[in-house]
Amino acid sequence: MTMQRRVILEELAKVTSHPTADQLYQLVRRQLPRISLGTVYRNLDILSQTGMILRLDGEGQRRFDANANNHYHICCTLCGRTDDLQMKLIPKLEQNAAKAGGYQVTGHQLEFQGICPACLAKADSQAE
Amino acid sequence: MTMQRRVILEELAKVTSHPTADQLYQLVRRQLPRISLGTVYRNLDILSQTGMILRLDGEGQRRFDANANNHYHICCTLCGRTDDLQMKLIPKLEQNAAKAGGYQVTGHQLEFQGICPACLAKADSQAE
DNA sequence: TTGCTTGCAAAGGGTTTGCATAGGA
DNA sequence: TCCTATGCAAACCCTTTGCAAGCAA
Repeated sequence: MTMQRRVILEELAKVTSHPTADQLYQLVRRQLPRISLGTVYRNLDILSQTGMILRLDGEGQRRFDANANNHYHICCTLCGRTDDLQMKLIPKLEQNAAKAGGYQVTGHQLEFQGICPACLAKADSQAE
Repeated sequence: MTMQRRVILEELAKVTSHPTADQLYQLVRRQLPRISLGTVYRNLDILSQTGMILRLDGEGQRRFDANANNHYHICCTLCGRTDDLQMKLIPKLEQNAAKAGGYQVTGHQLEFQGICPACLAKADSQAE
């Protein structure tokens, strides 16, 4: 756990948004001005492989989440904003999938698409 | 609906795999040797925007599915193979998400990760 | 020293885009 | 003719990688 890795993890944990690698790079740079984007990518890779953070591979740019517990996300199709959902996990989901597909199931991701409150408001005001 | 778009749609419908844009390009080229990758991308874009096909934005390369009905997928983390799952859709999922997130929910994607039968067999034989 | 991590910069690879041309209404 | 879609190639952008230098054990 190097200084760089620690700061990356801390900054990711601070924000509730789900930043892209580049956004996180900008945040981390305020503390470590000489850090490189490559290092950010490398550490995000390691952290997600060890299960300390979550990697969100939706459409567009990859995003990261310091909350590694399995939970679901919703992503705004207009602005790209991604939020956590306070929703119960669906029980027995992976067992069912294993039964249906013959795979050895190791995980799952559930992502909703929609329009976030801010974009809804914007669309409303423009419609007037 | 141009000739190109028709052939792209037909070829996509023929295969049960979920090809990448490039794989589909190879297939389509057998019938339209002068078609370009750009055209394939452009048409896949249009087709998915109009809801005629599905766009799968998991990790790695984008994949496409001629079956636009909502259904779930499982993707092999070793070889990238993607299969449909014969699984009941989860009822009221989007209503629950809307309640939990304040978004206007327009859709969702559920994707499982796992190891496909072929890769399981390969891993087994190598372990011996 | 030894081995891993960094910073830097270049390469990589999938996807998008500009533009002149072709084809259909 | 007018307009849209195409082929071609270049541009784009995010991500990965090679390598020499740095740091810790």
